[in-house]
This record gives sequence, C-alpha cells and structure tokens, in this order.
Amino acid sequence: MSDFELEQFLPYLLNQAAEASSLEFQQVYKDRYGMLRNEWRVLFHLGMYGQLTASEISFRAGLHKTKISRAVSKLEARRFLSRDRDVEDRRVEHLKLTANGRSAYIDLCAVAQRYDAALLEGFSTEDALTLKALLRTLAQRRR
Amino acid sequence: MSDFELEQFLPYLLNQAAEASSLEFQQVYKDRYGMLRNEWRVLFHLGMYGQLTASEISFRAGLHKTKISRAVSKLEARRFLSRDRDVEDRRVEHLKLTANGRSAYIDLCAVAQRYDAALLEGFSTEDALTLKALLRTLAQRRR
DNA sequence: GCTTGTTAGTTACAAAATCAACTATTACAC
DNA sequence: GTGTAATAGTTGATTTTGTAACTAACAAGC
Repeated sequence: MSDFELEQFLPYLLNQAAEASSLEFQQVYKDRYGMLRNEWRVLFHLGMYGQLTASEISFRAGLHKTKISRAVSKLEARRFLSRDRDVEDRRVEHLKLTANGRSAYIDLCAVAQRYDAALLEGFSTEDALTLKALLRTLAQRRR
Repeated sequence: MSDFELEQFLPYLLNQAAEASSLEFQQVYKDRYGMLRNEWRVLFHLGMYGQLTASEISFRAGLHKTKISRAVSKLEARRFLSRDRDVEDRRVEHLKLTANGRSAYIDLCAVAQRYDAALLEGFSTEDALTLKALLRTLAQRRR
C-alpha cells in the first residue's frame, strides 16, 4: 500500500500519545509510593467511589479480575487498603482505603490535576474538550 | 480532592482509548501472522521506509533497542525480514523485508486502513483531523 | 437434602516486558 | 600503535502480565 501513513493510524497514534503522556505521572506514583499502573488505578477508584468490591472495580475500570486481585494484594500489603468480608455473601469482599491510602490518593490527585493541566497547556479550551470527548467515545467501545 | 474525575484525566483516557482501539487490530496480526505488538511495529516501519537499521527503527518508533532486537529475531525466524551487515561499519545491520514480509505488510496495511476508517466512523471529518493532530502533539513530547 | 450451575476471588504456569550487563566494533586522544 | 570511550546490537536475570484452572460460597431445580 503506497499511501499508508503509520503516523496517521489511530491505534498507533493513541498508543504513542498514551505512552508519552503517562511516563512522568507513572514516575511519580512509582517513586513516591512504589505503585504499579494497576495499583494506582485501583487506589483511584476506591478514592473516588469509596467502598467497592473487586468485581465492581473490575467492571468500572475495565480491568481483568486477576489484575485487580494482584493489585489489591499489593495495596493491602502496603497498608493502603483494607478488606471486609460481606456478611450476607461470604464470597464478596468490600475494599476501602486506609487513612494511609487516602492520603496517598489525595496527594496523587493533586499531582494528577496539575499534570493534566500541563499536558493540555497550549491547546485551546475547545480543543481540550473535543479531545477528551472523542477519547471517551473511543474508550467506550470495549471488551 | 473532591472534584477530581478519573474519567477526565488525560493519561487515563488515552490509555483506555488506546487499549480499546488496539484490541481488534491486535487480534488480526496475532491470529494471521503470529506477531506481537513490537513485531508489527518493526514490520510496518520497514514496510514504509524500506531498508533501516535497528537504531533507526528505535529512534523513529521510540522503542528501546532490546525490544527491536527481539522483534527482529522473531521476524527473521519467520522469514519476514533479512539482515545485511554493513561493509563500512560491521556493527551495523541493514534490515529489510523479504517478499514474504512485504506481502504481510501489504495485507496488514489494508486491514489497518479499513480499521482506522471504522474507528473514526461517526466522527466528523473535522473532529477526526483535530483528534489526530492533537494526539500527534501529545506523542511528540517524548523520551 | 443432593446435584448442577454460577459467581467472587485466587493461584499456577507460561509468555512477555524491563533493566542491566555484556560482546563486538569503531573512534579518538595521545 | 595503545588505551579509553562511544556505539550497535544481544543476552540474562528479574518482574509483570496473560490465560486457564482452581477453591469457596451461593442459588436453583428436583
């Protein structure tokens, strides 16, 4: 194919952009709290929505249950969250952040907000909104 | 932080969108040619630019040299590319696609073009252009 | 009650990514 | 030339992920 442009191919572009714009933030949660990507995501979901079960996080974040399971173990080991078995259904665990976890969440939220603003610097407000709306649409078609 | 929205956080959004929109295409190059993401990328760079060295691919694609090295080995083992040692500088290898590799490239290009169009279906031409331009800007801030 | 099916979450093993150390070759200083 | 540094690319050890099989608990039919 003569007229194909890799740099115009959406999945490629998205990957490049995602990787580039995750790098610095990743550095922060890794260096500051020893977290991995999935751990950060679980922490944020609990921080935003309060108490959740692993399945609920899995559904909301679009993460496979094994990823959740491992992320939860790590976060628990580092005292960022606590588990509570459901009394009605003893298969279910309710997860919530410890004080420690909450303070990490609050700290990282602030970092994230500043970081987000920095990434969008140079874009017009309208472009920024369009970008995020389109990305949300693309992300929705899932699994 | 009360007003933080994970779904508005650019790195998160980009990752979700990237993952969602890579899935189906990944399935194609995996099922049809047994390729991994890095192998597909190397194949496309060689398909688009002709003969390149590993370092050149590394620079253009923003991939670490170990990823290139392993992708090249796999592609060579499956007869998708051939290596040629440089006569002037015997550290350097010139890589290029075999007929086999080229035909895989041409096939995947066509798939990619159709897939790209399908992803953008429902977006206005203007939105599509804006999206790609912004993504390119974000991707540029790199490494 | 007992069997069958389903759901929540974990674990085991293989595949893949990472990071650092390595070899081979060239370049440059003296 | 000889020693030192730089570059191209590979390999190995460790971590992380992915897939599938697993355990434990519940639910529904009979």
